[in-house]
Amino acid sequence: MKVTKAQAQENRAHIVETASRLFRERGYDGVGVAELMATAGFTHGGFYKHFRSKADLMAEAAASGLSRTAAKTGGVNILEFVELYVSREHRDARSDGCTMAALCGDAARQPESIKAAFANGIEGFLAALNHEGAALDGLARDRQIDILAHAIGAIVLSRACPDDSPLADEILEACRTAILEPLSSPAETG
Amino acid sequence: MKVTKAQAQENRAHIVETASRLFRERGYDGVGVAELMATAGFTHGGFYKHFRSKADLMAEAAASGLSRTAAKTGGVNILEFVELYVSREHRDARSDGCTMAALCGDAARQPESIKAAFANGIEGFLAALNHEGAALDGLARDRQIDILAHAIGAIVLSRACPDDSPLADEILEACRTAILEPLSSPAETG
DNA sequence: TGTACATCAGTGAACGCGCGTTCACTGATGTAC
DNA sequence: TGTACATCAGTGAACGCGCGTTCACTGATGTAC
Repeated sequence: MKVTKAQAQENRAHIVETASRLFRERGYDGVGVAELMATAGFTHGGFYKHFRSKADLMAEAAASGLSRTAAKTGGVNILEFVELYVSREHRDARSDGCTMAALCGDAARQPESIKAAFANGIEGFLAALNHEGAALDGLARDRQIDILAHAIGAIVLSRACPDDSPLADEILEACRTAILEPLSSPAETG
Repeated sequence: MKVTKAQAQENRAHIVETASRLFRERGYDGVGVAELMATAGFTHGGFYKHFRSKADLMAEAAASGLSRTAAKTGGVNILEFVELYVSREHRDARSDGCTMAALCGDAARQPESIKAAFANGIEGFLAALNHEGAALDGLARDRQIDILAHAIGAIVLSRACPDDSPLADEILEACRTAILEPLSSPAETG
């Protein structure tokens, strides 16, 4: 049963988005093509009408997820960003959360195409938080990069602790405080 | 062919250490029981004479790797620690590097037993860097936790970028500078 | 506008393969006498 | 100390299973006339 070109394109985008969510939740190796297609509402055979391989989809899903995160946080100021990002809610909502925090460990072991998507995503993220009035606007690039890595470190380390463990929350609170502290002193924001 | 009790214990420890290295290099899903045993110098059938399951080994390898990292960095001061940890050498030597940085993303999706090993490892790491003259000695616990998460964030984000990409190095340099900066002002070390 | 045919997104069975795990077996070690 | 037997670490074939991928097929869409 063929489908209109518009519908096929829509289906493809839906598969990419489903993949992005599932990968963030369970990692690249934790999601199979068959399960992914079933979750998206299709059978697995059609997968290769849209993508050349699972690795190709992984790169595309990474790019999609990264740009989505950038879009979501593009309009907030730095205080809001840190509160949103370094939070229990973000830590506990992996499939809705930041692709960098969820998959950077996996990306490190993947082919260069996926690492390239990550690097592009990081640059896009910095750009989104760097325009007039946005979260990182006015900070030096080094400081922007540092805040991002710092916030990601808080999430990934907190997620490695048992659910509801005090340490998991301590990590978030310690990092949230430490990231915000220098930002309130004007000397740092040159 | 049976083996002396002492030899069997030694073999077991060797399997755990081999696993710890391989897991750090390629992740929990990236290493199979057969390959792991072959690398350690055995056939795969004997695995279950030592461990009840691969998951059991994963927890034990995590604990072993984490305590090894703590032991390695237990004797250095804070400046040395940051220089060693937030470095290209550490980023590029995954199988010899910190278990937290290599596997916290994987641990987040594993059973509670592995997350518990991680939380214990983090506490042990803080303790090792917290005695007289060691890296984090004299800092408040929140500051210690923050520095660890910050340093881990630098490594995991840098590793997600393509090999030899400028961004990967920028991340390390930005974080190394930012972590060290407040430590040089005495007001922070109370 | 109506008809004939090519296209191709989606289906579902099948492929080889490697996974974690089990199992009967081996033979040196450890133990009982 | 020497002999007979139990133990059990290590071997390697085999298990069922799910993986990524291929393929012949379907049938509505898109196109040519």
